Amino acid sequence: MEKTLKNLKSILAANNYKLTSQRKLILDILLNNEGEHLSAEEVYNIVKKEDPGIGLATVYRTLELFCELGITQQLNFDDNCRRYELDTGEDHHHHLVCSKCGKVTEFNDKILEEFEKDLQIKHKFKVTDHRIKFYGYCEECQ
Amino acid sequence: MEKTLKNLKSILAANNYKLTSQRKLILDILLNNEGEHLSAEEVYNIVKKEDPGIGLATVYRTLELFCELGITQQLNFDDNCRRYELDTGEDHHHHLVCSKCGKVTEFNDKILEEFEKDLQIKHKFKVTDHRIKFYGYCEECQ
DNA sequence: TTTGGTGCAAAACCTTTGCATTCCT
DNA sequence: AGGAATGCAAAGGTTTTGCACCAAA
Repeated sequence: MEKTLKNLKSILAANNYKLTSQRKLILDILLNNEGEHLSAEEVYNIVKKEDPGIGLATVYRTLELFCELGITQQLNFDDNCRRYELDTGEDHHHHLVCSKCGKVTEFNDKILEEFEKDLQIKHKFKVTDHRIKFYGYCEECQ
Repeated sequence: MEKTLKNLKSILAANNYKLTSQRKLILDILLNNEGEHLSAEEVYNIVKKEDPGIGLATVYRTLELFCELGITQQLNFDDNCRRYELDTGEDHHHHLVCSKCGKVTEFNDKILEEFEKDLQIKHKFKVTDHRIKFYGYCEECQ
C-alpha cells in the first residue's frame, strides 16, 4: 500500500490510532522530502513553519509510530542521530555515504536477494531484511 | 600490520601518541574479546577490574583514538550506543542482527567486491569500504 | 622538561517520559 | 463522553569537554 496522505487515515484507523493534524503534517513533510534522510530535529524545524506550536516530543513520537506502522524506516549514518525515510516497500535501495562531506546518496539493487537464501542455510539465520552502506568519496570529494 | 600489544607502541609513536597503561589495557581487552562488539561502557566495566581508578572518559577517548588509528572500527546496531571491534583489516565480515533477542553474529564474505567497481562507474562514487547488516531471526528465535 | 594523557565533574546532546490539557472519534 | 494525542518541562542515557594533576618521552 502506498504511503500517501489519503492512506494515512486508514492505516491509523486499522491500528486504532487517531488522525491528527500533526501526523498529517509530518507525513506531508516526509513526502515532500523523499530522497532526504531527515532527523527528528530536522523534521521539527520544517514542521514548525506550518504549525509553530508543535512540540519536538510529538515529532519523535510520530516518527516512532510511523516506523511501527511501516510508513517510515529508521536509518543510522553514524552522525549521532536517528534519521528517517519513507518506506516505500518497493524499491530496495541502499546508501552511499561520503566520508568527507557526509552526503548520502542512494542506489537501487537486488544484488543480495539470492545471497540471503544462502545465509538461511549456512548460518541458520532467517533473514527478513538487509541494509548495505558503502563508504567512500562522492564525485565532488574524490 | 597486526594489532597486537607489541605493535601498539609503534603505531602510537608513529603518530606522536604515547603508550600509556590505560591504552595497553584497553587493547588487551579488545584482543581478549574478539567476536564481541563492546560498547564504551562495557569496556569500562571490564577494564575497571584491572585498573579501578580508570575513568570512563579515558575509555571513550581511547576508543576514538583507536578508530582514528585504524585499530578498531565503530559499529552501530541501533541499540543506542556505539560499539567497537578490532579492525583486523583482513577478513571482511558482516553482521547478522537478530530482531528478537538482539544477538549479533558474524560471517565472512567477499560478495560485494566486484559490485563496488560497478558503483564507481555508475554512480561516480569511489568506494573505500562497505558494511552490510542482515536483519532477521537467529536459530533460537525463529 | 615538555607535551600529551588522565580523572573528575560538569556540560552537551539526543531521546524519552510524566502529567495536565486538548483533540479525535 | 472517553480515550488517545499533544505540549511542556523534566529526566534519562550516552558521549564530550574543561581543567588541574600526572606520566611518558
